[in-house]
Amino acid sequence: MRRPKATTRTAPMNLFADIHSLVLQTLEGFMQEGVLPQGLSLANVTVEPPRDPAHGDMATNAALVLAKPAKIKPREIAELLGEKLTADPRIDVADIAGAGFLNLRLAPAVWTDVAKTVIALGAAYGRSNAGEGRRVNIEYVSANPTGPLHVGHTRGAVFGDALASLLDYAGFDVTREYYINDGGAQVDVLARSVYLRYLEAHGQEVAFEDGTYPGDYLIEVGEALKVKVGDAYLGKDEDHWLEDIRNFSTDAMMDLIREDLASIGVKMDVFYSEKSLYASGRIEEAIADLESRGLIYRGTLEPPKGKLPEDWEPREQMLFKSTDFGDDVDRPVQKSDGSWTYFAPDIAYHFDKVSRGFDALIDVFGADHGGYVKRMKAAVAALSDGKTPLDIKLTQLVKLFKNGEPFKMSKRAGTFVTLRDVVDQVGSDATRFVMLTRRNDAPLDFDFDKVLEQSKDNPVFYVQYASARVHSVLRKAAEAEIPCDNNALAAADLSQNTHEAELAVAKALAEWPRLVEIAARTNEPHRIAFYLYDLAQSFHALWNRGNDAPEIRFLQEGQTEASQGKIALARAVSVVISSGLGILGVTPAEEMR
RNA sequence: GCACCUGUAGCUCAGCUGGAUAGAGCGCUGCCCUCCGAAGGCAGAGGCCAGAGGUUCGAAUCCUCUCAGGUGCGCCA
Repeated sequence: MRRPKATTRTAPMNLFADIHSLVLQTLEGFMQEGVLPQGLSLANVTVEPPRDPAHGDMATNAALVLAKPAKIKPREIAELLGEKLTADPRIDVADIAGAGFLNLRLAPAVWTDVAKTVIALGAAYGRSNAGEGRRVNIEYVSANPTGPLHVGHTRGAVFGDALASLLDYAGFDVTREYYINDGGAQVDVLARSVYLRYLEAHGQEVAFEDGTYPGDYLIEVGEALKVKVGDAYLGKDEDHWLEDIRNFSTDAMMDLIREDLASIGVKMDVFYSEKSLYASGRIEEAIADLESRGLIYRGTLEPPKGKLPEDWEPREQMLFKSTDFGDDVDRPVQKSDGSWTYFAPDIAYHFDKVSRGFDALIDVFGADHGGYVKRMKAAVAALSDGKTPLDIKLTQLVKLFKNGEPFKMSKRAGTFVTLRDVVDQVGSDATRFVMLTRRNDAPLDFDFDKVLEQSKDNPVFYVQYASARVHSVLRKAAEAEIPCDNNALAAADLSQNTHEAELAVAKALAEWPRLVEIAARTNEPHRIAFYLYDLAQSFHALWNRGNDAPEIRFLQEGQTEASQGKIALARAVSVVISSGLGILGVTPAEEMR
């Protein structure tokens, strides 16, 4: 993804981008004036919050980056730059530190005005056009249509959905897509399992052998089938019913899955059927495309080293030359009997996505599919001439706990924990938030009890509580007849919000647009969750300080205007929390119960 | 055997296209609150960023190797 062009910004929205832009303009001016040599690359010049707030509000590495190519001592550049920058009304002080860092201290009004901007822009504050309307397809969940979604799918669903919202917020045109694996042997197994349930519905005794799905969720499907076809399939062999029952049960499973997804607030734009690829000739088309590029050949693969499967024997297959694109070995697209491998429809599906004109593709897989990353990237690189980037995000395992004890589930007994189990117990909001408080590629501990705990230990509660506190202030302000609509607050005088704790909140608010861009650039929605926790922390700290320092309380008794200035800051916090939670798919709380 | 992911405080984890003295929560220690805007607050201790080399003004971050854990490795999807 390209970096947003800070210089094209007009509204005073992303403070860091604004100052970054100011620094770049100043440096370009130096180049024109001959103070610096022409043609220096400014690409690595950054403006960031320093790790230690004592160093100032923002720091730029410009002098360090440019010293070598310009052949000028870093401190010399820093001095010139600092001098020029302090001429800007927004910048109070520029200090040179260390080897040549330039620490900037901004005028207090710049900070206190942030809340004003937030309120004026409302939900638009932090929205970015970094994506420039580029079309991104994000495929996630894509669970086999053979049963309800389980916890692992839940993480993928929540992650993919939040990522989609994040990219939308960052100015991409996002399509949310689910790939239905309805073309393979597993849906035949499903059909046979449903047939058994159908026999059961007719009062027959049946045995679920290995290789069938014994889950109870198929009972009603069998009964529904009985209602639909009566006794038409009784005593008939597979040829008579397999296709019909396969379609019937896949539809039933997809209905189930859609309901599961809805229960956690996930709504797909497109459900794409694997089976349709077979019917439409899309597979042949995709393979022919690769063939025309000289990437398909017949050959025999070496056996995997180290661990030789017992029944290994060399076989000639149709192979895709994925090693040309960084894969470890070439991959078979046809089995030795000439039928397609699972990889072939996958290629065709991605071929289809590329030909639908997306500018970028994202796949969200479970970590157990990590082995397919290289071949999928190879296929997309080949099919798109390297023009369509494919990012594959893997979501790691979810480990369940109850009261701090591992919550065991037995796959053998068929009692896996479903998405519904989780949502019924803790609700959609808590599930989503907790699952997003970890990087996607790190394993996640999910404790049913801690998720619902009402304390500071629980980030869900902590963020929601901040939001609730703001609304509590607004309710009390209404009782005191202080005008608190957005117009009144945006017009309020915020210049008195200069207490350390107030400035800390304002600075946290100022970071929001920058954080959105970083999160979108890296495809990492968890950054939003961590940010919201930090923002809530600064807000709670301010609230707590109000205990000892009545002058920074949000409601100043008998002083309407002073109160409005304080309330504006609080209101801005809730605006950003709402935006952030909106990306995560969590409803902000107006009160705690 | 090979590939991918992970390794940061006692525990669970953040850490920005490489930036300054590496952060948070829990736990621990001490103080405060128990009339209040307190389903608590403030402060403190705690680190060889798995290890070893390299790149550079500068590395938890990039490269190479080693170690440990996880995942996967043709005729399953």
